[in-house]
Amino acid sequence: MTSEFEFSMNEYLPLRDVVFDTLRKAILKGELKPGERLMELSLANRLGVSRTPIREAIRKLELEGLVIMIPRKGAQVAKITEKDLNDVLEVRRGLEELAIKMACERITHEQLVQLKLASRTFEKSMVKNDITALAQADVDFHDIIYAATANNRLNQILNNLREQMFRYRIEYLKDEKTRTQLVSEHDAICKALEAHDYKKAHDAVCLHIDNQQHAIMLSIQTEQ
Amino acid sequence: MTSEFEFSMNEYLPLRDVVFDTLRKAILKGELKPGERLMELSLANRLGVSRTPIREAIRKLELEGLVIMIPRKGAQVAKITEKDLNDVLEVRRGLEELAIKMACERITHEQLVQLKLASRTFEKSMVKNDITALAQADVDFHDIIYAATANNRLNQILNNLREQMFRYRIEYLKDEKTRTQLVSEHDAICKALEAHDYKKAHDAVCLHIDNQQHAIMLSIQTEQ
DNA sequence: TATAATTATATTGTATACAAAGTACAAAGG
DNA sequence: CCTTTGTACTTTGTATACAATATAATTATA
Repeated sequence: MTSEFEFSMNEYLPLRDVVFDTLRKAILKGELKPGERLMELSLANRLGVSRTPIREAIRKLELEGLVIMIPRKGAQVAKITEKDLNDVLEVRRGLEELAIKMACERITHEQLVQLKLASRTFEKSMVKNDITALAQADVDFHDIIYAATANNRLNQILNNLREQMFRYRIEYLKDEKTRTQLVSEHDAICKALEAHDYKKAHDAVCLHIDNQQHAIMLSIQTEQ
Repeated sequence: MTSEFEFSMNEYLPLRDVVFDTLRKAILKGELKPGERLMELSLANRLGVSRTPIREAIRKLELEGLVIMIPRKGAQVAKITEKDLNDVLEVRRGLEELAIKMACERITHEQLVQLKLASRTFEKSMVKNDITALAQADVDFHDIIYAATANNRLNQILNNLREQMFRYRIEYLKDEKTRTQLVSEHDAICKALEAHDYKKAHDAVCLHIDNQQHAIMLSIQTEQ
């Protein structure tokens, strides 16, 4: 068995991937603001690497749509218009409906246990008033549902769409009223999935998404 | 007005983008086969560029899922398993349902005219027995529907999913029976959209997708 | 002969070099 | 005072160089 080496082998990450993750998170967290220029040399100096891994990371961010490239001018963090966000939310709604339908058919007993656990963790973070933990708990909850679809592609797309909204999701989680509502919505989804009741699960998810969409669009509009 | 210069400015494409498009098409057409290694130096020599643009193109193909990277081992064309293809088809079905719903509400008169034209072009290519033209006509037909959703993100994702299936779509278009069926399915979609009849449009698209899915899965299974 | 160790070769990962284009700013001209 | 043009400086695009690792070939050994 070579398992003791496999770990260290998987441990290895090319610098380009480290840079990619770093820049990605920075954009999603809002540390790199929309419209901000990404200059290769200054990023390279800041992260202590050469331009090569920076450029390769930017290529991936470009394809993901987080970065806009203008040839010979450089890269900048993509600006998200209200229309863009709405487009994402529309697609997300459709895919969440698909996901809950599939999850309803395919969810395992173990996944149901995990889901209830995640729901409880979410509740705890709410009491503690820890926004970061709350956001993570919300992600975890939905990740379990996505995983229950047993469809890798759906997983990948939904995760991506969610991340595209990350900057705005934090905002709406700050609202007290929204949060208590979220807990009951999660509970409703849990119960419907447990009963494999597609109709109820579908309605619960739609309500959940609609509320989120509404809250996010509201927070965007007041922001400006 | 500077329009006469704008053209030549947009004409400029970095080599990385040229390489990206070239490799992408080669993979989708099947010229680069699943599992085939992509060696930087040999590709660079073949395309007459240095390794840099090749590497940057590979980063994008990697994010798109067309290429699998194994650190320090290199890139290879992604193998698509039956499960992978099925996952794509499931998601595509969900999004096509969403798309036809949105298109039904939002399609403009001009787009309807284009759609009928595309449908007729498809029919013509069928008579001529020109498979490549047929595939393109099919793409054009669906592109108009996607555009009618007025949702860029949905457009982007659906286009991507469609391209992921490109290698297999050609196969099923070779079947005579499938093709005549496709024409009538396109017609049904056209008519339903024209009447803004969501129910009919939805059913027509579902049938269309299901038939495609069935044909593709069949052609995969017999292939092996 | 089969297997292990060793060397050579090929390939990727990262850094750097140089060319081309873009940007900013100051001097010249109206 | 504004515009233009020239020049120095940034920044990106591409090629190359060197280092680290993986693959292959070869030799040595059981």
